[in-house]
Amino acid sequence: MTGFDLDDFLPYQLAVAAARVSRGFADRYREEFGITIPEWRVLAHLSAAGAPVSVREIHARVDMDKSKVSRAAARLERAGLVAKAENAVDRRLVALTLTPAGAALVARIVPVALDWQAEMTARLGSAGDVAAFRRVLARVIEEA
Amino acid sequence: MTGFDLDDFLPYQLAVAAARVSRGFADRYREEFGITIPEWRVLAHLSAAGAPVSVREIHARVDMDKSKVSRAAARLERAGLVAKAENAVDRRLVALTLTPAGAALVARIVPVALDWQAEMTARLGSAGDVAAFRRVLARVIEEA
DNA sequence: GGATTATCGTTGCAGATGCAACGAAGTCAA
DNA sequence: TTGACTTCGTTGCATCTGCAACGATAATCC
Repeated sequence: MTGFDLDDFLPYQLAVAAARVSRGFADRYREEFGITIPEWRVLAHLSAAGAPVSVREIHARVDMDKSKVSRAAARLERAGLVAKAENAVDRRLVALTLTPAGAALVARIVPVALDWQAEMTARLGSAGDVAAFRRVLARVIEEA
Repeated sequence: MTGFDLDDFLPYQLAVAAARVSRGFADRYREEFGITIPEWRVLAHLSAAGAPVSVREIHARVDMDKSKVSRAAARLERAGLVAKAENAVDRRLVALTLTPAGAALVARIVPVALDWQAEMTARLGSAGDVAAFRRVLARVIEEA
């Protein structure tokens, strides 16, 4: 009637695609590793940083509200995967690090995540299309 | 350290991109038209259908939980944008239709949405890349 | 026809989320 | 040093969300 089809509308497509993928991932992370996606983001960033990291830094780096980071970190600490210390130089800051258990968990998750990604991209189309997809996706993140 | 970078991880990229785009859209819809994204989805589908539609159908067609559809429809009815009637054949079903005010609102929103989409895709890369992007995105939605 | 089973839309509830406000700590200027 | 201002992380609060349960209606089977 109006000539408008939600299925061809980019924000809708993006939201649906992200929701489906996130759901699949969240289910797997929960069943297999007992963590949520926000927790996974914190773990991943802690692992990549390799050094103590503040809540603020994760918040800025990983697209999560600082309260979300704070709560995820609290859960991870309770689970013994992350250690919270005080930054000696600036006592407002928290110094988050992976515990050995946390590092071990990340080591278990990473290959699973990479496999999942590889298998997924293989199903999505030609290598060229997937490369273009990722280029544009990165652009969306920059520009939006 | 682990060689794992969240920024290159597809589910993360998708989630971030969708969140940013949705946020921008939600702000604009709220300020300019006074509706939320779930409400917009219901309106758009009602407009495309052109005939009375059940909650069940929107739920199946538009990737929303049926409770979400139900609540969005209730708000839209309160706002006078949607009419709820009983399906005469199957009295379990609700028959949702746009009121004239609802149709008028959709007519105002659609050009804005299409403009937004056009402007956005123009900024995202070459026409070829964008086409590939949308191909792959559609594939993600099918497969995931 | 009557009983069982399935489907529809709504609602209660528990959990997650974003925002704002707060106390604690730091910075800076006079 | 003191006082105003900023930044950090946590928490209270209102809202949104998904799931399960429910009453109402319909379909199916005997």
